[in-house]
Amino acid sequence: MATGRTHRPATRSRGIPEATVARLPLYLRALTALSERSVPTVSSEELATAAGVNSAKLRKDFSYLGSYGTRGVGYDVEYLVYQISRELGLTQDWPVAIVGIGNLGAALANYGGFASRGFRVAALIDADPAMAGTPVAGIAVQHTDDLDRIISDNGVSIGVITTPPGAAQQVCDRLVAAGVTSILNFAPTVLSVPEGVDVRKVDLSIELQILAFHEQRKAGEDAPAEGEDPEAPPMRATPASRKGPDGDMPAVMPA
Amino acid sequence: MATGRTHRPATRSRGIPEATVARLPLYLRALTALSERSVPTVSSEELATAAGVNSAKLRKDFSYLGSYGTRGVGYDVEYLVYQISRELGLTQDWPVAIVGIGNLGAALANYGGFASRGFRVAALIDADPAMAGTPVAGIAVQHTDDLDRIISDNGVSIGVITTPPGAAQQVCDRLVAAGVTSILNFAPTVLSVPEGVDVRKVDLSIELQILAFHEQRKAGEDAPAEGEDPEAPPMRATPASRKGPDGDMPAVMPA
DNA sequence: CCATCTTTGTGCACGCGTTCACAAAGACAT
DNA sequence: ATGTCTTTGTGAACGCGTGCACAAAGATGG
Ligand SMILES: NC(=O)c1ccc[n+]([C@@H]2O[C@H](COP(=O)([O-])OP(=O)(O)OC[C@H]3O[C@@H](n4cnc5c(N)ncnc54)[C@H](O)[C@@H]3O)[C@@H](O)[C@H]2O)c1
Ligand SMILES: NC(=O)c1ccc[n+]([C@@H]2O[C@H](COP(=O)([O-])OP(=O)(O)OC[C@H]3O[C@@H](n4cnc5c(N)ncnc54)[C@H](O)[C@@H]3O)[C@@H](O)[C@H]2O)c1
Repeated sequence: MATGRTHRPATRSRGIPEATVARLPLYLRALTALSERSVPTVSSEELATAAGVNSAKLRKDFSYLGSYGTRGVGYDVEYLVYQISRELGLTQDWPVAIVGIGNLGAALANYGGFASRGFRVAALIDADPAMAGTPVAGIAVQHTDDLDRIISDNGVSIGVITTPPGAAQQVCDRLVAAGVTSILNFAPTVLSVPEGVDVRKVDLSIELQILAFHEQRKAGEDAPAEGEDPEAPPMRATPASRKGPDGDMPAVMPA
Repeated sequence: MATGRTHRPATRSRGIPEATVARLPLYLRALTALSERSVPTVSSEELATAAGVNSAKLRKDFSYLGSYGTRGVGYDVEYLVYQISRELGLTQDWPVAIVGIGNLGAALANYGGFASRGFRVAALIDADPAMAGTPVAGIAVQHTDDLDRIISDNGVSIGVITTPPGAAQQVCDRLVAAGVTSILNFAPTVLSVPEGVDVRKVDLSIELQILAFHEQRKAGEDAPAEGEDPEAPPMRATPASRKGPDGDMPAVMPA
């Protein structure tokens, strides 16, 4: 789960648990598919299977929104689509700005699934002067110098960061200063933001490393032979005897 | 958290909690940065700040790996980098195959941060015959027909799916049949896989919807006026009276 | 109007994850 | 050696999330 919040100890928003909020889009997707097939109602069991979750969990999730089901029948698909959309704030339009139009930024800009749910790419911003004016996905890239004005003019409150990691914090600060209060960060960096600003991160590298961990464990189970002893490290830099593995360089340790 | 597992009720692998595993890459990144600055040791407090987590949590996380710190001093950076890398299985090479070389797949293939941690793009696979042979990021795209052989020949156990959602399950099945046991899915689809196969998903749309939820809540707090009454829905399709909002089409509800 | 059957909504228990707080361990100075 | 000071490692408490299991609600048929 490339999912992460920044600070705020899991505040329960309007009584809806964070874990539930994270699943609502999943339900919405399944419900939309049913809606397109003109299915009028669906039981918690069916919908849960489609969304890949436990049916009791689904019912409890929905109970936070209100009693929208009918016992003995199930949930009205259209009505539920509307209620979840409203709860997630998808009945309104969300202008989004993407900063850093490189490989990833351009791919996101070209992504059609963006607009399908009320999210509209309102601006593309890059620091490279050569890119200014170049159209990407039908939108002219604008220069970072105008970031503040671009955000304000378009009423952008959600920003997407796809710059190199070194620039991410600076870009983040500028976005926040310009009025952005939600950030989706693709750069592998820990962003620090003031209270009231939400940050979610998507980190491909972390996902792969988590997979590698389990992959290694699976392989280890198949072949439990060979030095399975978790101790006996090949090299241990005893901190007491020598300061560092590579010479006695004096510590630069900040305060 | 664009993070999600498929089934398996949070098995505690080798005594290391899942939540801890998910944070190890974060620590590793911070430690690598310190290592490059030749910092010999670091305290839990400093490292926790750099990684954006609570210091007690970090110490507890490390305690699952063993007692690698020195009281009064902190942790040896190089040694900890090695231990975490080993625990995550990053001391070995992981050949990865990307299936679906479109906007996103190509961006991932071009991503340098991939190789930095033992992950190597071993193969690019696409169903479009016109793409076969075309080099992307210096690697020739291969056709889906050879998927099975490609996976086997390269010993790929981690697959990345960046196809359209409609093709994702089919591609997943083929990858699993060919021997892949870990899948990173970018398509907005719920994948079903046999026991023993790990799936993690990255879903941009879900992340944005979660941000929108909180964004809406923030806006609502500022302006608590106007019909704040959470009830009084504008339109309610009473399931008892009429079957669907758009006509009396007979239900197609599957069993 | 009553009986039956389906499915919701939720009380409850349990386990995982987080955080506090502190004793013990060790570095370092004297 | 002894004392002080820093920082780890972890016991314990707490809160959140999950899933079971079931009573109540309502649809449906007679
Ligand atoms: N490409 C991927 O598949 C991928 C995957 C995971 C993570 N990431 C991360 O996403 C980020 C972008 O990756 P990429 O491959 O697109 O890199 P890229 O180098 O192709 O693109 C980066 C873009 O950001 C622009 N930029 C640099 N500094 C800027 C600033 N201060 N303000 C505005 N724009 C600035 C550059 O001009 C460039 O166009 C990186 O942090 C990378 O680690 C990328
Ligand atoms: N582009 C984005 O920024 C973005 C963001 C989030 C999610 N996604 C998801 O990622 C996926 C890919 O997005 P995209 O924008 O790159 O789409 P795309 O259409 O640009 O690329 C899809 C590629 O998959 C190939 N393909 C189709 N069927 C295939 C099959 N059966 N086997 C192998 N290859 C097949 C196509 O030939 C094409 O090259 C989609 O599911 C999309 O919803 C994309």
